[in-house]
Amino acid sequence: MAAAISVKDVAARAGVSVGTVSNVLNRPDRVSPETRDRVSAAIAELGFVRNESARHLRAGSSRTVGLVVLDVANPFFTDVARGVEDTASAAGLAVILCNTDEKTTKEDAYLELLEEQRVRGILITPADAISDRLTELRRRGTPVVLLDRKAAGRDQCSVSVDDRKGGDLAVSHLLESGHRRIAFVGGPLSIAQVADRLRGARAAVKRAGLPEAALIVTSTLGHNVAAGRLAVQELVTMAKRKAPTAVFCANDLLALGALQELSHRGFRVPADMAIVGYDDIDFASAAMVPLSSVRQPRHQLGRTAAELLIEEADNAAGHKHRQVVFEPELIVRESSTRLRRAPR
Amino acid sequence: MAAAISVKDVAARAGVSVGTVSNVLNRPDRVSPETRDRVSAAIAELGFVRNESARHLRAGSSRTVGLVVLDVANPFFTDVARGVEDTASAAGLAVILCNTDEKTTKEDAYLELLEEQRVRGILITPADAISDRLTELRRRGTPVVLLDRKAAGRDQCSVSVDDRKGGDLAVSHLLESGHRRIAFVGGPLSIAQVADRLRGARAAVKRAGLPEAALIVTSTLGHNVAAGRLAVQELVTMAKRKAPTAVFCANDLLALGALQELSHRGFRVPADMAIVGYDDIDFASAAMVPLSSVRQPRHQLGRTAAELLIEEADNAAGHKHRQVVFEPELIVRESSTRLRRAPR
DNA sequence: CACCGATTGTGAATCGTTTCATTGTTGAGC
DNA sequence: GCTCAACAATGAAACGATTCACAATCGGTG
Repeated sequence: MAAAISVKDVAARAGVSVGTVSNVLNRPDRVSPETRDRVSAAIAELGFVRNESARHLRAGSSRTVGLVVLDVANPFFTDVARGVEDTASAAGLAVILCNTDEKTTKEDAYLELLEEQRVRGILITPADAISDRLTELRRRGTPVVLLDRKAAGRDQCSVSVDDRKGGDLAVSHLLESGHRRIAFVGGPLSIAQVADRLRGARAAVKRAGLPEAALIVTSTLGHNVAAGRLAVQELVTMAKRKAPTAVFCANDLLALGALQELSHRGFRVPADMAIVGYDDIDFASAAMVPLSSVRQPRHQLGRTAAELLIEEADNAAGHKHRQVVFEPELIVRESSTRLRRAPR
Repeated sequence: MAAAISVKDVAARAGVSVGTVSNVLNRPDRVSPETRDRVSAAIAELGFVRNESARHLRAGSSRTVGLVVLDVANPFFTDVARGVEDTASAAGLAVILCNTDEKTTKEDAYLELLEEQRVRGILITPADAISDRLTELRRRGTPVVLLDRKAAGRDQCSVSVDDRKGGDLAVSHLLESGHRRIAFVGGPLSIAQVADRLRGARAAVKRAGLPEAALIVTSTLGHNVAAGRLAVQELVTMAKRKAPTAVFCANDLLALGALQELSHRGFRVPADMAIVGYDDIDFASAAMVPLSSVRQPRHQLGRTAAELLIEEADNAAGHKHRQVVFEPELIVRESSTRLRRAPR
């Protein structure tokens, strides 16, 4: 491995001072054309590459932002991540993507790492309540924007979607289709989005004048396909007259799992069991039975969050915190449509 | 924003020298228990957080690795990424995930950024041929492991899956099922994996004693759902006696797109058109028509690549380059099974 | 011809951490 | 009581880039 090339080597090669090399790099207009060419040539010949660590040690902050999500394998988050990346890279910032698997221990470890890196700011979907570390980190001056989660107060930026409304939309739709016993699948409820979707679901049930028990809450331990299958296994063992005729899943991965398990067991969707998912990921419409789902503006969520973060990072003093809330939209597909022919 | 706390502040508060603070941080056994406690207390009180830039400026290399993939929204890559992350985080390394969208310009920009960050090493699925920048970067001492692409020589580590074999498996299966005109969908062919899968497909056709024309090659401009839909639109306009009866897609996103478009146009799968995909992503089995696909050990691909990278980074001198090649496996599902009842 | 301002280039100080040669302290062993 | 080793702690140098006050050079002007 060749020894690393520094500005000093470039300066020696070009026969100028290190200050001049730095000027060529950062304010080329202050350097005469001949010198500039000589330095550029030296840079090319030696294969000099700037050392960001040194740069930012001096400058104070780095050119990276942290993006902390619950699950990178969930298409919802990859779409959000692309939105973040688009905006960040346009501003010359790199994104460090961190995956917590909904675990506070992993979240904590990543936050420590990001703060040590002196990232320009952090976009985070918290796995649980706002942790002490996150509060401290913010107090110490790292901008933080909450992603897919509304800030409690006005002292912080957040970008979210109205999850209560989303839950309401989904369950109202199922109620209108004639369902009277509906299962809610999702969890743990410590995740704010899930709790809000459930709250919306409850509101819809209440408004319809039905008893609370009309909503059967099944808590899962994650939001992936496997958890969806598991949840359904539980539901189908219920006594016929108490069993739900529809499921509302807190995200599409759960819904796809539910769909798989139901088909596997010979249930027809939606005749025997209707399904509504959440997120409207691309795969929802391509599923075995095209999935009804609550759509969120995923890409825009990421873009907006990154914009707010950059705004705050570039101008901490003049920055005014904003809480942006997008509206969800129900997309009805086959998995929840009443069939013309009578069921069974 | 409070001024950043440095070791100097901690030292002052604890009434020791900066060297001692550093020792508490890095070699606590060299410091007497009382001093250690005093320093630890000062760290906690002031909320001191190490500055990684400064650390690594001194140390020379950082605690991050770069992971450069073609498309983060593709579940294949997110699964690979999880494998990488598992191994990296166990070794105390953070992963910077970069998305090239199969564009060499984006790849180039990210490589520059990663080198400036002085990452410990880079895992990359190149968007095209090995770029000059990548070669230079390696020459200058950054370890690079090729991911999902076999190294041409023995002078570099790589982890890949036998794509030729995968293509062969897929097309052989279709030929055995009686198909005589098969479309290959994927591209651009500058991506090595795609070219290899096509090569395997050609080999299968040849072995079956069929003319080359039995394989209809449709080149796409990407490997997503939209490109799959587009490709099919082209195929279905072909004259009946020349049109294919089966499609082999270079990945599952294309296959899902093909499936969507075919259903949309009233074609039955597999009766009117059989489909085989590639990657066997989780959504393949949950598709409208469960998708036959060539499975790759995605998670292990990532894990192994990260292991090789760490091995090389930790011991450049004693490191022996290896080219690991995994075997693909064909998973047959409904989208390509011969139906018992006669078609049409 | 002395002086001025503009234009280029210089080099030392700086960022925060780690490292290492050195100093200061203790206590054991003779 | 002296020496020596072991242990603690110190503080200055170093990492590499940037910045900034300053010096050098030049053409033009009064």
